[in-house]
Amino acid sequence: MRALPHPATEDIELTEVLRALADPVRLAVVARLAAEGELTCGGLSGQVGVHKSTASHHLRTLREAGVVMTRQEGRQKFMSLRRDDLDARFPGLLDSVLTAAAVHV
Amino acid sequence: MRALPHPATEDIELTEVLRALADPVRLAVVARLAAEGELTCGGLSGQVGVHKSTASHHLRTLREAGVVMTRQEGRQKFMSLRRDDLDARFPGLLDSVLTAAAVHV
DNA sequence: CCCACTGTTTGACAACCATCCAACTATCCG
DNA sequence: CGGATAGTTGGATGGTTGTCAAACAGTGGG
Repeated sequence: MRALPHPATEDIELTEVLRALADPVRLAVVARLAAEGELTCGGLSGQVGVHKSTASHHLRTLREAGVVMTRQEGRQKFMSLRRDDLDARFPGLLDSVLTAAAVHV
Repeated sequence: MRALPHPATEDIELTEVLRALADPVRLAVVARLAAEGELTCGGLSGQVGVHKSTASHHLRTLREAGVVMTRQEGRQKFMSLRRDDLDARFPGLLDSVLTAAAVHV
């Protein structure tokens, strides 16, 4: 397996993060990750109701923006939020988005 | 003059706000509004360095997302942030974005 | 009333994006 | 090895977006 590219913490761009979060599907993904810790691509595809390739595309967007990280285990890839990295770089941002998403979705 | 459409506070959508902020030009506009209080369309066009019609388009996007409000005075239109409305609906969101934008731009 | 000024609207254009399907890669299990 | 499972990639498509330029519309001053 080749390593998937994750941006370093100091390379996470604010506009990229905002753009990654500014999509209903991806916002739902992030909210679910915040609630459940880790999820696989296939799990998301089923829960969110999109084709698996679409789910893969969204996860790629989130990963390249620095919002999630990927851990491979066998043939599954577990996604999780980069909470500490995001908090370190943009304090309070993820929390306020998650709070807003929890209330208003 | 006809009134420009502003969404009610309770109609402001999270994804719309995030999408409005997920553009470098609009993020710069919001940061400048936070620093200077009020600005006109023409003022922004000059400061941000885009055509006036482009500035008008971005301000429209921000207005329709509920991020800014417009006050007409003579032939000028003064834009300002809807801080209270945004804080009421999405607590902490605007502040964290502004802090992040101030540090990382 | 005409002109200068401030924004908006429209058209055009290139770039991007979300989505699906199909084919492919990679991994695990008999 | 062969079959099943998990994701990725490429193509196709329809829709959205950011930008400029040019034309339009509303407002105030002489």
